[in-house]
Amino acid sequence: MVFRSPLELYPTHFFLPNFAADPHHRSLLLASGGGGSGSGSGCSPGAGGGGGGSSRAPHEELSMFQLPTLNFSPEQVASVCETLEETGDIERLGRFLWSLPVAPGACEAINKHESILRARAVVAFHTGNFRDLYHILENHKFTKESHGKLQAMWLEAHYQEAEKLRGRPLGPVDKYRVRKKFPLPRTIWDGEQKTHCFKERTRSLLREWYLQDPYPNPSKKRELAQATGLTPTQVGNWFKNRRQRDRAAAAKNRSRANLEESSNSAPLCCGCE
DNA sequence: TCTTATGATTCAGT
DNA sequence: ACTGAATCATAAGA
Repeated sequence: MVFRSPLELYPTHFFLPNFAADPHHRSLLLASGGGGSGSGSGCSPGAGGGGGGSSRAPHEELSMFQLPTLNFSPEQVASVCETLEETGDIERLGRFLWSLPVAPGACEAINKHESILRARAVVAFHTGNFRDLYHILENHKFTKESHGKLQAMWLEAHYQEAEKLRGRPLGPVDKYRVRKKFPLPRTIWDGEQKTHCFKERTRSLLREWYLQDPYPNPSKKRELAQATGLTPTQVGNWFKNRRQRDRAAAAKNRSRANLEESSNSAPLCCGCE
């Protein structure tokens, strides 16, 4: 993958000088691995190249947007990415990423770092660059710690695209369809399915106990949890849902009975009058 | 695509 | 802490 030049999209005053001028991040860079060669060198085009920036030859100036970060090891870049991502300053993170080298070798070194890849995904998401986002997520294996955030971005990006396509907000079912259409890539998902339905044996056991007592006390719940292999919370949820749905069904039956009664009695009344 | 069933979550009331 | 009500999420069938 090739990084585009920042010149394509960003005005020059958005570039790294801005980043380097911030003493907080300068110290951050220095603290991130020790190779920063003093006072923010490598961040600022004017002072790049590890010291004697002011005496640079004209041809060196041409590559000022690529040269600076070459002074950073991939570990240092990763560290900066992590910090910027944590602080939530995605715009600055984006500017920082735009300044990274475009040489194939450098890209390879950089793409080895999960925090850099994650940062690129975050920036792609926030700038609406969903193609880039999908490409990053689909083509790099991420660790479990990143899964939650990346999954949320994957889904949200697809929701936004679907919403734009339809021209109306998505309901829960619409979102469910989007998720089915664009399943999470295995690079950001361990493949574990959430159980939708308990086993039939478990459910029949729950039903039996429910008929005896729809309000089990905590010790009964624990006992039932043990017998079914569920957690006490799941047992509690099951009973709660069961009661709720029984009440709803009963209410529905009542209203239907009322309706039938009134429709049966209506002709009589009409006949009387 | 809509509907239904079912498990989980959230929130307010007690 | 527990409950009911409302709602969300997921899966499967019509």
